[in-house]
Amino acid sequence: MGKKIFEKNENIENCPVRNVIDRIGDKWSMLIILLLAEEQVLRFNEIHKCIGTISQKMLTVTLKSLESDGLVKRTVFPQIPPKVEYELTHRGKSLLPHLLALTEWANNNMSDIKASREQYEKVNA
Amino acid sequence: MGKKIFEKNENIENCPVRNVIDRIGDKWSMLIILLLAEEQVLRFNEIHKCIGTISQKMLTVTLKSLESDGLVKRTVFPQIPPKVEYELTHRGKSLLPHLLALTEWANNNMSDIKASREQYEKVNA
DNA sequence: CGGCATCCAGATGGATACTG
DNA sequence: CAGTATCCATCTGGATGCCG
Repeated sequence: MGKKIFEKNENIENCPVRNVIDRIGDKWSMLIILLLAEEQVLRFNEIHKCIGTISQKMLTVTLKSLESDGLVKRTVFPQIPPKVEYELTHRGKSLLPHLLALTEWANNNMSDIKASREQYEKVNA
Repeated sequence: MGKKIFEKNENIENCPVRNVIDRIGDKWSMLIILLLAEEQVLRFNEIHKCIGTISQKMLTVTLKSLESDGLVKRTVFPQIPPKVEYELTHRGKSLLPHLLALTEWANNNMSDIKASREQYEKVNA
């Protein structure tokens, strides 16, 4: 297996893996990245409509987080009413293949995982 | 880009991607999977020592979750004092390449991401 | 239109004590 | 050794209302 992912007693809070998963692993980031990957460029309210169940607050918070990590580019058009467009950056696009791989794995394994969960519940009843 | 990841107004809570990320995205699951991938088989307290900062409770909870999803196999040796071993299942191992890919991406991009965050903070001061 | 501020419920997870 | 049980602090995220 070669190089160690992390050494024992290392400060795990600071390891890059956790740091990335902390962002990707929240409730909405991954969905937004996948959506932007499909649609290329979207306005705030377009994203909001596509992900009907997200609140305005969480959409704002998540987009800010993605922007601050340099995964999403935010373009403001200074007009009234305002217009803001979002799209993936190069860095965001470079993350995409891995997310798509995870997505595919999820689609392939979800029914088995659900069966495992139900079996587990039944045994530990 | 071909097939849609998710259709608009689809029930996002039930999509496989989110369902997987919900597990992987918690505080400890991914670390435990990576650790088991390296060490093959570990006892409860061995994992605990390797991940010094995890509480006993969260280790139990996380291992149960991974076991119920069929990603980790739990073997109890009926002896006193008890001995329990944990290892990845085939399904768990099949997830591994994607996690390693994410890990590598994280290592390659972390310094740039940190720089972006600091830059973002500076601009929005 | 694209936010921000505030308040609040529920989920997550840590500390501690106890057990077979 | 490998847990379980309980309590509690913090974090996440939803609802609502206001603003340029």
